[in-house]
Amino acid sequence: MSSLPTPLSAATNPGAPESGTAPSSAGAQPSANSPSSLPAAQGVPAGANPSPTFSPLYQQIKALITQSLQSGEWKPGDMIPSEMDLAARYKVSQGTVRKAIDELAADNLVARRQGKGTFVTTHYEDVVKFRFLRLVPDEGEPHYGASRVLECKRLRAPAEIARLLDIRTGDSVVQIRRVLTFSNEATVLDEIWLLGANFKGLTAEKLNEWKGPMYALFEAEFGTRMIRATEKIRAVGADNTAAELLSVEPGSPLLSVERVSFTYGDRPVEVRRGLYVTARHYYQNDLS
Amino acid sequence: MSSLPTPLSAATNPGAPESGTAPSSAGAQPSANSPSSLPAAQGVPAGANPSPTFSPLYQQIKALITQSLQSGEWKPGDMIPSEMDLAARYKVSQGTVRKAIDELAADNLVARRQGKGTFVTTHYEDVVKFRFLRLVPDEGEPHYGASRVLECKRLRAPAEIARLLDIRTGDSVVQIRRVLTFSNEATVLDEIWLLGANFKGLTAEKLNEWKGPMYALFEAEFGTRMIRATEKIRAVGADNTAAELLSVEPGSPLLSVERVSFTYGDRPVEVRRGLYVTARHYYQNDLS
DNA sequence: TAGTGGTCTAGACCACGTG
DNA sequence: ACGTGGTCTAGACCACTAT
Repeated sequence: MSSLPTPLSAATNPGAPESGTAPSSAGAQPSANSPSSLPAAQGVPAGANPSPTFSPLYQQIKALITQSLQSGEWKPGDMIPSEMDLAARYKVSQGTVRKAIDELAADNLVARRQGKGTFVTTHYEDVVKFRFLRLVPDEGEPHYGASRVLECKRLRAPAEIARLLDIRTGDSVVQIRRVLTFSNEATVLDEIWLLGANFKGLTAEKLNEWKGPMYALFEAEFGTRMIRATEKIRAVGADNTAAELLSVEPGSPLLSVERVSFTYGDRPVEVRRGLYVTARHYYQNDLS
Repeated sequence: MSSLPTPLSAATNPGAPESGTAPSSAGAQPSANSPSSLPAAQGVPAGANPSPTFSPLYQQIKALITQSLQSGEWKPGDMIPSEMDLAARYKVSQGTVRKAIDELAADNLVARRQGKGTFVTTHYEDVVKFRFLRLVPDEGEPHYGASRVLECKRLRAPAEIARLLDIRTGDSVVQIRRVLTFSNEATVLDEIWLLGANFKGLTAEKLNEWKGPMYALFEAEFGTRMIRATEKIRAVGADNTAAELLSVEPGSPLLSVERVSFTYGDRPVEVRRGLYVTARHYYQNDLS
């Protein structure tokens, strides 16, 4: 159910009113299927497909656009071609492209801006940043804390991390440990594991020099873009290490947040375990 | 920014190609605005509206449908009229109704089922239940625990609850305290405050007799439907009362979940403070 | 077979942002 | 003035579900 190449599979082509160059004559062309050849990649297998694994055209267009996103044809921050251009490129109507982009916008892969164009989202934007940092201060505005990296080293993946990252035990991973400080109070202790293959050359120095969201560094320097994540949240007691680094009493309650982050194709690339001090902050969530 | 009646305000009517009974003749009718009278409620002020507070037609249709939902014309579980019927009723095209329903479906107010119709969602459905109960067992399937109501009484709202419910301090509220048990382990201690005006006649007996989600009772018996909620999550130490009721040591870490739930018009109707034992369960969240 | 949602197209016009 | 996304319509046909 994941990481398959999605071979642009077959599909019928419902509702295509046959490339009528003559606009009116109101009648009803009975059937005539398989126009709209979609040659931009592979192409639809023309005839014969009553309904096995039906995939609508706009989903195929969405997949093609996603491929261009993933391949770097359009980079974060870039404007992608206009709906009309894409319609011409894929030989479909503007409405079909529109529906594809609608879904990509709903998935937060792109953002539409009326009058300007459609842009590839980036982790520099506030909107995106706070989708991945849900810790909000009791008083004052949400802000981005200062990060101090304690450690950054390559090692062989322990069994549990390997399982979550869908790799083999012992495969290379990068481990980072850091403390996030909000308003001069140590608030978050993060332990992060990254897919070794994707993050060659990542060092503590590079991380400490970087100002701004870590995910922005990842997308800019390593071409790895975090698309979505799942989190498992618990309350735990602080162990001695955590207590010292966060300046709290051992055993005092901390929020434990275990995150797995995914890039394109729903491939997991990061496991993160965060310990949050929630004395003056809370984790914000919306049920909607 | 909330609880205003939304007076169906004014709007231009872009793109309406004038009720052409003659289908073709390809030419371009220059302008001619303000058809599509929308008489089903209030009606659009016909002419004159260049662009102050522009509201698209489908948003107005969405508001009208929401009114019918709220007024009880279509109840939870009911099928609403077909897109064609609604298009006729509101004197707009099927595509416009479609877009309105698309948004209502995205808001989880209705659910579409191909070949069958569009249905008003209810808190009986699993999908909805687990949108509001995010506690998942480490092992095994998500399940719905047994509820034991400790207390259910009317009282005057304390200041903080009143503030969250957007009422005055001292106004009537219903307070419920209950314990949720999963697989024979007390796991959740809830303290709930409900808007007094909406829940006349709610008793501990009624709550204890009820099998199934509490929100299903609310929607079926009290006509109050929870649409969305916000939660603030922290880690806290168990006080003596909580420790006893949840069979944990005093001071042991618990997840504190403060929820405010809203009905139609984004009016708050419930404040809930839950304490979760997260030894064998976790709070599941998706960042997407 | 009939009804419902779902897909696709083509064309016209509006609102927004920039020259 | 122009280009971009956004709205609206009308009509045809497909996929799914029930009768």
